[in-house]
Amino acid sequence: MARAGVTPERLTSAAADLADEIGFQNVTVSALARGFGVKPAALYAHVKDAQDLRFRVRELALGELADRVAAALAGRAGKEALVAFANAYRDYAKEHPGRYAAAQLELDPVTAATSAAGRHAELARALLRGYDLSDPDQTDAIRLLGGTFHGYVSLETTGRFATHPRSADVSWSRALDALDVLLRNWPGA
Amino acid sequence: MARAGVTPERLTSAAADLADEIGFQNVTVSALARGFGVKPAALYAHVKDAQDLRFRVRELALGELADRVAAALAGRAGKEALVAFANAYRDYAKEHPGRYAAAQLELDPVTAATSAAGRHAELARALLRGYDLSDPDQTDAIRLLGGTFHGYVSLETTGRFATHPRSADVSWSRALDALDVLLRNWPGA
DNA sequence: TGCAAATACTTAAAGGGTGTAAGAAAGGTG
DNA sequence: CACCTTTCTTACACCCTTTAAGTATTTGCA
Repeated sequence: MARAGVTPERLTSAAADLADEIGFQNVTVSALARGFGVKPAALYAHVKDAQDLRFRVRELALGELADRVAAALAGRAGKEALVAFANAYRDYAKEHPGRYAAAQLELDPVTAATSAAGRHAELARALLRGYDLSDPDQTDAIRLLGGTFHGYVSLETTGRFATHPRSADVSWSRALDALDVLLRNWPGA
Repeated sequence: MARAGVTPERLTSAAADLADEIGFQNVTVSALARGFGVKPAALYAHVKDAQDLRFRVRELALGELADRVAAALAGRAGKEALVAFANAYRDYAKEHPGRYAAAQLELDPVTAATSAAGRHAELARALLRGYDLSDPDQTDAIRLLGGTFHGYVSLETTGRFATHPRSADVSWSRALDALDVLLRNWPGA
């Protein structure tokens, strides 16, 4: 009965990997336990329950995504920064569909404050420093951008663009052109 | 042992209602059977399996949403049409969170053709008739709009805007102003 | 080093969900 | 009314979640 060396971190990481492989919905405590060569009940010593595990994966994904966006944003401004931000976001979602799905789990106001989601807001504001926008326009623009990035990727991955022959990559690129124009000509109240 | 009068349509409708109440994720064949006063196994005479049931709810939701958008769009053009389209979309998502979640289920290319999703594409093109856009710009604009509508609602309902005091309604309204400006000044290739 | 305390894991079991197969009951039809 | 079809139930196999109690392993401290 050798020990498997399970920790909350390894469990979370394994759950994230499994999610990318088989889909976040299909990640179960049982499947995870099998991966560690351990009985399902053993995992409850490291993680409160299945929901706790899901939230840990959400946090992992949000953190990784923030890291990528931060790296992409470094040293760039204006449209270059916009494109780098957007592509970092979309690429992550495509490379890690399971993690990305976890990142979309509901976030209650209490945990939202301490979550890596806060870093995303900061990064978005950093992006907008290259454009001439001050609050509350900045907040509105961030919400529009965030919505567009997430929504586009979401529709794309659920097959909404597959009916039309137009390349989703090209449309994406043109959407970024459009958003750049929009940010430089944001309509005043 | 009186008959419960279960049909695929009633089942789908009940599943949709239940989804709006308790969340689409929590809709089970068992819970549905309880609602009809019937044993779970009985439902498999009307529906292939749980996945089939989910897809039926998806189709119901897509159809209802298309109906609403079509009604909102009737007799309107330009920005008025844009706002009506967008609000019909967002209002539906808020009134029917469970149905809306079902509408986001993956859509394979084969069923996408026959699905009510096709009507959404047509409606989006109708909306853009009030703006001076021809293909492929029109397709790109549709994808951007669709992404933005869905993404904004998605972020809003998952609590992403709750950390900031700015009203999500006001940001939404300003986003529509911005999109109107964008559509009237769509950047050429 | 040795042994007690803490930790990791197993077994056992209850409870719920999915889905198939076989049979009973209800409804329609000639 | 007898028959056939459809609807529903019972029974069962299987999987997942989670708790409780017990066993094994490791840690750390005297």
